[in-house]
Amino acid sequence: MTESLRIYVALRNDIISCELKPGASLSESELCARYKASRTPIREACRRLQEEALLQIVPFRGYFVAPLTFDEFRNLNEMQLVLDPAAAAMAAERATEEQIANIERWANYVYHAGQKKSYETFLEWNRNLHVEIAAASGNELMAEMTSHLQTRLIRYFYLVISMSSYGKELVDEHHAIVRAIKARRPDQARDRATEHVIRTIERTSRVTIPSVGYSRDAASSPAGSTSTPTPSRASGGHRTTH
Amino acid sequence: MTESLRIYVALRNDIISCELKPGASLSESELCARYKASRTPIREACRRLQEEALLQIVPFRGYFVAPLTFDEFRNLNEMQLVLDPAAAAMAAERATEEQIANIERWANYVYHAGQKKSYETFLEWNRNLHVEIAAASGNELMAEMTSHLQTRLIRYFYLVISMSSYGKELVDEHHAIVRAIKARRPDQARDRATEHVIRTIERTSRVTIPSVGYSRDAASSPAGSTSTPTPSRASGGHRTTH
DNA sequence: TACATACGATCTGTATACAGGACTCGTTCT
DNA sequence: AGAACGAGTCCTGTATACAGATCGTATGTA
Repeated sequence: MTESLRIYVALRNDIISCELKPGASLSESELCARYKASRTPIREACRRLQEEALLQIVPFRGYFVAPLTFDEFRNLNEMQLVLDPAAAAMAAERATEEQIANIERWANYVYHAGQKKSYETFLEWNRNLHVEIAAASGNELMAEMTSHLQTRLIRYFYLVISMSSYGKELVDEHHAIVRAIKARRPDQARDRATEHVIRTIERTSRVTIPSVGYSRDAASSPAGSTSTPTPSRASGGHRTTH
Repeated sequence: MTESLRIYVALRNDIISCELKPGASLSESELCARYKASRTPIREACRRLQEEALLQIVPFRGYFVAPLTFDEFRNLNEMQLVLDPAAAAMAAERATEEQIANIERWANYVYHAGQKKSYETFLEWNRNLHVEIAAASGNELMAEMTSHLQTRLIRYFYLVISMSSYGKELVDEHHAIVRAIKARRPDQARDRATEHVIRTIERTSRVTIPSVGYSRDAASSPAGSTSTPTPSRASGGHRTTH
């Protein structure tokens, strides 16, 4: 599984960091060349990324980096509004001292406005903070779901690159959540988390979004490549078998 | 993808219905014989089931039907307590008339006490009800997560087969949720859903659990097969990359 | 007899060959 | 000229061959 895992990690990273543009079309042979591997592990990695909704696979047609849509962004935020407060409350009750120490560590990053690299590192720390809190809830599923959510969310933030002016208050909100957890006050942690998510939504809804591979409703996805057939969102989607 | 999909569905069904016992060891060649297929699509289906936590894959060692543990059951219930009320509230606000009609349909199953087949059908309807409500929340992710949760939960119920005496009140609780959604009262829907989950937890915690492949803490999983090496829960688990 | 080691069988991970479907582009008919 | 049709090419899905790893067993030694 080592080869397949290597590709999975590499490809995943390229997608999350938007190195591979949302909506871009990929082929197995391209990926084989890019990651110097055979088709089998490539396919395995891609299937896994499809499960995480980072990649869309259309049978007999090809692979597409999952497009970013307002719809998805809204849904992700909404779920964060459901999960994060619950996780914070649970963490306030159950987090070990070690976990609290980790949480504090991730919350203490301050980034330097205007520096792209610093911004990207901040995004990773932000992600880790949220995941660590979820892990401290003592519920593995909560950790998994939050991790999944943050992975999908981070792509949107990578695209923005203009949160500079909000850095301070964002960090303050993080600290407020951490304080509540450390003080073992579940209700307060829940409230601070709710507040934080809501404000983040407000902040991101104000910024202008560069139209790089950003499609308004799963429609249109040029991304440079010649003739990019846009798969319908439905085809590769989730399976809610009734 | 047709062959791979066929196997995925079949294997998934066999695992969910506990036809393949929790903890059981499988090998690719076994699966090839069982589902009359080649290794490639078999592997693909298995990877997908691993993502759903229904199968554990230990590199170079083999496949194992995910064991049932008290830990996982508790975690699943806890997440249901987070998701279901939120989904019900959202559904009360956004469900279309058609969705409400579907929800009502799934809620109206009454099963005949003592009949195993009827019980199993009831479980499916129960699952569909919860998933349909989540879908009516208007949030795809909510639907996906709930579907995932219900899939993992249903295995535990399949193992119990003794909810006979609780059938009536369970159905009543379902109706209460549906009524609140239909009446477009989010808060009430949330409360009824919360109540329902809590009572379900109480009910299931009272029943005696047959020790068929049921391991108390991911330890020991005989399940008949000779020499079943028990993989550690950590190995195939989630990836919370920090 | 108990333990350590080395060999062999078996199985998974990877690479590659084969088969069938989808898109492209040129031709032909209206 | 424009549209419909069809052959060719490319690509994905599937089957199978090859390589490396793990586990069980047998053998030798203390």
